[in-house]
Formats: sequence, C-alpha cells, structure tokens
Amino acid sequence: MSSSENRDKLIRTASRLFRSKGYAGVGLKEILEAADLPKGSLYYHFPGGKVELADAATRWAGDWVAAMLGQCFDQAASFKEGGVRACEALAAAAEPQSCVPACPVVSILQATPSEPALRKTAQEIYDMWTAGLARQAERFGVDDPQQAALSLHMRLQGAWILAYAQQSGAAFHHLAAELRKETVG
Amino acid sequence: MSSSENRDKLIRTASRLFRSKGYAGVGLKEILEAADLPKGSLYYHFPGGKVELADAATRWAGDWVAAMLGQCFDQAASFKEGGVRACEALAAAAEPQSCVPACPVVSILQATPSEPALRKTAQEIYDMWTAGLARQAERFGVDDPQQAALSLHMRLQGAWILAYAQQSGAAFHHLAAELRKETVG
Amino acid sequence: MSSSENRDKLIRTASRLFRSKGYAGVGLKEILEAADLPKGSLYYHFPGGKVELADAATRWAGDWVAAMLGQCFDQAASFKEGGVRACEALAAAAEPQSCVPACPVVSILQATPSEPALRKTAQEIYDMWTAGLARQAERFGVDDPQQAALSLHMRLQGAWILAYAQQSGAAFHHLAAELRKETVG
Amino acid sequence: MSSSENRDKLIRTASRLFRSKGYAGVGLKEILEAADLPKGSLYYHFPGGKVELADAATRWAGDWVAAMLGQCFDQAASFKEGGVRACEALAAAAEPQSCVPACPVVSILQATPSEPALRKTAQEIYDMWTAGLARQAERFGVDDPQQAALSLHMRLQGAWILAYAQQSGAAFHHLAAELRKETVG
DNA sequence: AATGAATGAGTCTTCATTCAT
DNA sequence: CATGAATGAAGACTCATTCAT
Repeated sequence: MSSSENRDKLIRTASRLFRSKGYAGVGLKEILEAADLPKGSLYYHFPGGKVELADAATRWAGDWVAAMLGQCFDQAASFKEGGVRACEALAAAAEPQSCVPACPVVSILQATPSEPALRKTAQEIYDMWTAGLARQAERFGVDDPQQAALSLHMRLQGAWILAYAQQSGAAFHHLAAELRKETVG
Repeated sequence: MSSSENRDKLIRTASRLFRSKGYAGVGLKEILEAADLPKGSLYYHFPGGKVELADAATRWAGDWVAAMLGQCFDQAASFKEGGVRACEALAAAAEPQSCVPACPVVSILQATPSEPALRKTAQEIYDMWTAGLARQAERFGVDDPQQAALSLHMRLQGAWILAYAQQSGAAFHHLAAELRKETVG
Repeated sequence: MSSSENRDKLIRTASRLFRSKGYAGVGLKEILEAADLPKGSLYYHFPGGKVELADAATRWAGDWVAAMLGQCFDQAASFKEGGVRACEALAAAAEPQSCVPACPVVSILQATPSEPALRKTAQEIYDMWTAGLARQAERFGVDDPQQAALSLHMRLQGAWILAYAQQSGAAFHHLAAELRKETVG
Repeated sequence: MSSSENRDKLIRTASRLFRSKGYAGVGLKEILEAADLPKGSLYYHFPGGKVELADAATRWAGDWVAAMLGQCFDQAASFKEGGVRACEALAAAAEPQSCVPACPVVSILQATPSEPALRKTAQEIYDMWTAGLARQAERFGVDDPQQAALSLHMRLQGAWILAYAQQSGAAFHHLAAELRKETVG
C-alpha cells in the first residue's frame, strides 16, 4: 500500500510533467524530485524504466479523460450537450493550473520513433476515447455514431492543441459555443 | 550560396526531424548527420544554437503550410471547398513518407517550458494560419469569418494529431468527407 | 569509504592540476583520467561540477598550507624563525616534483570573473593564512602582529610567484636568507 | 599604419583580458569583439595565433611596468623612496578600474604547461624587472644591489597577488607604509 | 521491499584554427 | 592587405540505467 501509494504518486507526477514538457524533455531525476521520492525507487516500481513509467502515466491520464468524458455525457440530455460539457470540463481542468498541459497522449506520441512500444499505447487510448464517444452517440440515437464520435474527438483534439499553445482554456470555450450553435440533437 | 544552401538544408532536415521526434528528442548530432554537414557548421549558420535552428525550422515549415493553405483556397470555389482541398493536401503530404510528421508547431510547443523564446514563435504561426483562413473566409463572404477560420483551424489540428498517431492520412480524408456533407455557411 | 576515497582522490588530483595549469586550463576529462576514475563519477561526488570541485580542491590545499605554516611556527623559537622554516618547507614541497606548482589560490583567482563563487573562497583562504600568522606573531610577542603577519604573507606570496615562474625553490631559499639577516622585530 | 594601429589595439585588449581572466579563460572571439576588430584579422597580425598574441601582449605590458618602475626611481631620492613610489603607482593603476588586473605575467605563467614557448617570455620579463631594480639599487649605492632588487621584486609581486585577490589597491599601500618604516637609505 | 552509490554514453556548446578570396 | 566562411576537437554537463545491499 505504501508501495502502491508511491507508485501512484510517481504516475501522477510523471503524467503532469510529461504533459507539460514532453517525454524527452523530462528527466527521471526531475520526476523523482517533484514526487519527493528516493532516487532508487523508480526502477523498483517500474522495472522497465522511463518507458514503462510513461506508459503507465499515459494510460492513467487516458483513463481519467475517458472517465471525465463519460461523466459529461451521463449528465447530458443530448450528444451535443455532452460535447459542450466536455469542452467546459477540459477548460476547467486547464484553467486553475499555472501551466496548461497538453493532451497526455501527445507528449508520448513524439517519443514513438525512439520508443516504439509507446505507439500502441497512444493508439489504444485514442481508440478508447473514440469508442466511448461512439457509445454515447449510439445511446442518444445519433445517426452514424462512429462518425459523430470521430468528428467530436478530432475537434476536441484541435481545441486542446490551441489551448496548449495559448496556455488558456479559451479554445475549449470557443468550441463549446460552436457546438451549441449547431443544429441536430 | 553554398552558405545559404547548407543553411537551408539544415532547416529542412531539422524541421523534418523535429516534427517526427520532437524538439528534445532530436540531437544536433543527428541533424548534422542527416543533413550530411560537418559538425562545426551548425553554430556558424545558427549562432543561437538549437533554439535558433528550431525557430527557423518551425517558421519555415509554418510558412510552407500557410502557402499550401493559400493555394488550396485560391483554387477553390467556396470556403468549404478550400477546407476540403486543405485536408486532401495535408493527407497527400503525409502519405508518401515513411514517417507521417506532426504539425511542425506541436514539437516546439513542448519545448516551450525550457525554451520560452519558442512560445512566441508557435503562437505567431498559429495566428498566421488562422488569419490566413479568416481572409479566405472573408473573400468568400462567409458569415463571421473569424469564427469560421478558427473552427476550421481547430479541426485541421485535430485531424493532424490523429493522423500523426495513426501514421496515416485517414483522419484528413475523414475530415474532408465531413466538411463536404455540411451545409454551406 | 570507497566513496570518500574517490572523492579525496579527485580533490587531490584536481588541486595538483589546477595549481599547475590554472582553472580554465584543466579539463574535467584530464582530471578524471589523471585520477583514474570513471567519467560519470565526478558529478556524483560534486553535483556542482567544476566549480564545486575547484572550491573543494582549493580549500583542501589551503588547509594543507595553513597546517604546514602552523607546524613551522610551532617548532620555531621566534616569529622570524617560523618564517624561515615556512620558506624551507615551501621550497621542499616544490622541489621533488617535476612541475613546481603555484600557490593553490592563484589559479582559481583567475577564474573569478566567470565564476564569482570562487572569489569568496580565495579571500577566505588568504584571510585564514594571514590570521594564522597573526596568531603566531602574537604568541611570540611581536609588535603589531597583524602587520607582521600581512608582511610575511606578502613576501611568501611573492616568493611563490617567482618560484613558480622559475620552476625552482630558489626564491624561497632567497627569502629565507633575507629573513635570517633581519633584526628581530 | 592602420595595420599597426589595429595590431596595437589587439595587444592592449588582449593584455587587459588575459590579466583579468587568465590565458585559458579568454577566447579569441572575446578579444576580437572587445577590440571591435573583424574576425579574420587576428591571424593576419599574429600568424602564430593565440600564443603569439599572448606573447606580444605580455611583453608589451611587461615593458610598460618596467618603464613605470624606471620613472618611479628616476624621481626618487633613494632606493627606498623608489620602492614606495612604485607601490603608489601600482595602486593608482589598480584603483580606477572596475576589475583590478593581476600582474600581466601571472596569467601566462599558468598557460606554460600547455604552451612552453611562453615560459621563456615570462622569465625574461621577470628578469628584466629585477635587473632594472638592481640598476637603480646600484645607482643609489645600496649594498648588494642584486639582493635588494630581488627582495623588492618579491614584495611587489606578493602585494600584487593580494591586491588582485582583494580587488583593491590596499595591499600596495600597506607595502608602501612598511617600506617607509624600514631603516637603511 | 527498497534504495543510494556509481557510471558511460549522450547532450549542447565553445574553441582555436584554416582557407579561399 | 585583410577578412568572413567554415570546421573538427574539446569543453562542461545531464541522462537513463545498473547493482550491491
């Protein structure tokens, strides 16, 4: 449990740093110092080293996003409203922090050429998000749920990139406003 | 002339590698070897080192994208058609290569926390793209050209991320199909 | 223990090299090779890098000189005799070696403009030497011990510079002879 | 003439920088920038590169010091007074500047192990200074002029080191006061 | 179950120098 | 007579990883 606790702290800290500065831009030393954990402890929890930690951190963040999307749609009366709520939730998640982090998958995507193992992770997480949105679209009776899910996913990704570039949640609010104006239920 | 030639080769090579592997993921040695240039030549062409090279490479790629977007819309009969052509152009640019590169700005965005000078570069390029799209929207008489431009920009960014993750131009083709279906604004 | 051993070896080797060739004239690689230690070990023992190593090496040599001066005066019957013994001890320390080293503080003094942290170190060591000589002067009942200490310190420094330039202990022997001739203060 | 002018400027600038930061601590680029001369001009004036420049700069500064010593003694009524005047002149030379420079020979002494050619230069300059002082001692009828000259040279060197360490002319003033108190003409 | 000591390959950068003009 | 372009070696430093305990 103390074991599990430190492991979790490592995952959360690594996720935050990777999202802010990229996989190659963060050193293990920096992660351990930020997590206030002893130097030798990383390879105990993650024998696979940096790659295994990045994999775990990305999956953890990916699950968190998926859960957040699920909640948004569960509280919504329509697929459209679910999208709006998702924008607002992502904007809210971005705003309180000093450094607006990128989509957790983006940072490890760029590490893929040197660490091929991470590519599968990234794709699985994106597929999971799209699949989750598709289930919601289906639940709300949207025509072509797969295409609606992919479309919304893409727009959220685009907003996320701009929010990261601008270090502001404005892009998410803009997307929310846009979604509200669109016809269709 | 050889001077300018080698400088350009450095920019092109760096742009390609940064887009594929991220700013921190590419070493200067790797860039010089890929460009087949001697070790000492980098700091002659770019006294500011890696940051100055990344800045130049990103601006060069940013200009290339802006020009490409301009061509797509110049050949189009409507703003919607311009967007479709842009998707197809980006998909075409992605496909022939062995490694589908990310948006050139994304890689340097993640280097921003350690290299603050690059943040302005990234934002200027994104602003330039949005402004270019807004001019086109205005030319075609779209209602609220600024919002149409930002919306399209976001969707292209989202498609680009997915294309990079999947290492395929499929996401761009998907966005093109989606745009085609939409009623004209 | 192996830890402390290697750290000490690094300090002794660095001190010898800095004294011979100056702070900027000695590379870390050269120090590690001379100490027969692996490349990565320096930053383990001295996280502050070259400056921290130079600081430690200079303080170590400074303490060694202070101790040597103390011994010379402890064995002497007068302040004057202490000065003579100090000259002889410094000459003896210079002669057996192939390269007569400079005063350990001089080398880091020249690094001070780029490494301001070393200035305090140099001044502290010089102050310590002067203070030690002043205590001895007081013990022997010399009039104005502070001035006698400073005067002797200056003359030892001057002899040290000339000994370093000539790569010979002759200057120290010369100063010893001069001190012997002087009337007691 | 413009040639000679630039050559002189190079010498003066190099001398100042070497004295402040040591031979190995100053780069050619820094010297050229400080002298506001074009990059390629150094090897035209000094085909032997950094070593030849250092040699010329040190000899130039060495001549300047010798001339200054000569003036001090020419204006003095006794050898002792000449020494006092020399202290005051060196203190005056140190004080107006932001960085009190070391004896010009010290910096190149530390480069001697890697650049053996400079050793002879250093020794020649020191010998010249001692010989000049010995001539003055002889002129004033001092007993054992050679020994008096060497003694004063050593004390000036010692004061110079302390002045450099303290970045103040105080050590020279202290030596002047000490010389004044001493008996003998 | 957990960790601090230790390391060599790698990082970006600066250096003194040469050469064609 | 003078110089800017160009470069390979070396600089200090950081990295992810291993291992004995």
